[in-house]
Amino acid sequence: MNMTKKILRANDLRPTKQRVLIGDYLFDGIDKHVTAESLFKKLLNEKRGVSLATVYNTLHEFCKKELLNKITIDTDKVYFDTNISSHHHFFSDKEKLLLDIRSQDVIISSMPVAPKGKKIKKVELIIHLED
Amino acid sequence: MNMTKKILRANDLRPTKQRVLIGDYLFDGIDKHVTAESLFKKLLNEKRGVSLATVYNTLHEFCKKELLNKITIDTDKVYFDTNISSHHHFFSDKEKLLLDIRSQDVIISSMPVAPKGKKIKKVELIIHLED
DNA sequence: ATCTCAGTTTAGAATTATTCTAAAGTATTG
DNA sequence: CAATACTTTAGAATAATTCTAAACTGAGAT
Ligand SMILES: [Mn+2]
Ligand SMILES: [Mn+2]
Ligand SMILES: [Zn+2]
Ligand SMILES: [Zn+2]
Repeated sequence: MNMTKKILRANDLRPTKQRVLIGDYLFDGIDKHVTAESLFKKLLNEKRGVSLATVYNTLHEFCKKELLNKITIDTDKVYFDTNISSHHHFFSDKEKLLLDIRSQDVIISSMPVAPKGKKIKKVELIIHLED
Repeated sequence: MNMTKKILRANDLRPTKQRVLIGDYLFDGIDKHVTAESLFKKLLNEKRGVSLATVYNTLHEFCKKELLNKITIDTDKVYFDTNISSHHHFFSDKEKLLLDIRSQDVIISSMPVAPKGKKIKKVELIIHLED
């Protein structure tokens, strides 16, 4: 059976045509950073179209199931990362380009304790680049 | 002379009523994280109003002059930080609350080199919180 | 003080990523 | 197949921000 279908079933998501198409692209083993818009455009080329609403729905569902990581780095576009292992990013504000930093290249040797009543959910290091 | 006026003149910004009003609030020595909307509402209480467009204009000008730091942490609101010394943040996604981390509480002991042709402009560490 | 003009403010329109709505379509189960 | 819960979708709505262009104002020159 198609790998994407297995992933979907394992996560209680019905393997619809649209989800399989999106999953086949996102879970092909190649790390990607996509936006709703970039993914939507990519899928327009495919035989079967997927509506923009479905692209948004699916990205959010995949995030909820932790099949993707959401990266909020830019105020007017959300990025979704297919690399769900812990790693950090370079971001070029001018080109709006997001690049992975290999996890061994960053060492955070001291971390603050969370404020009372809160837990640390995620640590996001963003290195903003310029020319 | 009013302190804000001095700051404005030193940065080639005409000390207009609106800028002085905004500056008096932002540069009173108390560290603040504001959004355009929160600042706009705060100023409505004052004797003299400032338009929302001017709030945006002024925040951006102050950023350009490095009197403020822009923090892009949430996709639907930009935060401006009056604490322009190097420091990091906690962010509670649920309450959209931004908290300073004392700079001595984070030690980044290893940093990657910037991609060819790029320089590091800013290092932003965001610790996302949950309950 | 008045003049002049570049710099500034402003209301309202435009933009744009995202979310919402509700109607039509589909996968799954019995 | 039939029933139903889940899913997709077009298009409308939302909301932060930016843009436009007209009115206003601060500051230097006269
Ligand atoms: Mn926007
Ligand atoms: Mn938005
Ligand atoms: Zn990544
Ligand atoms: Zn701060």
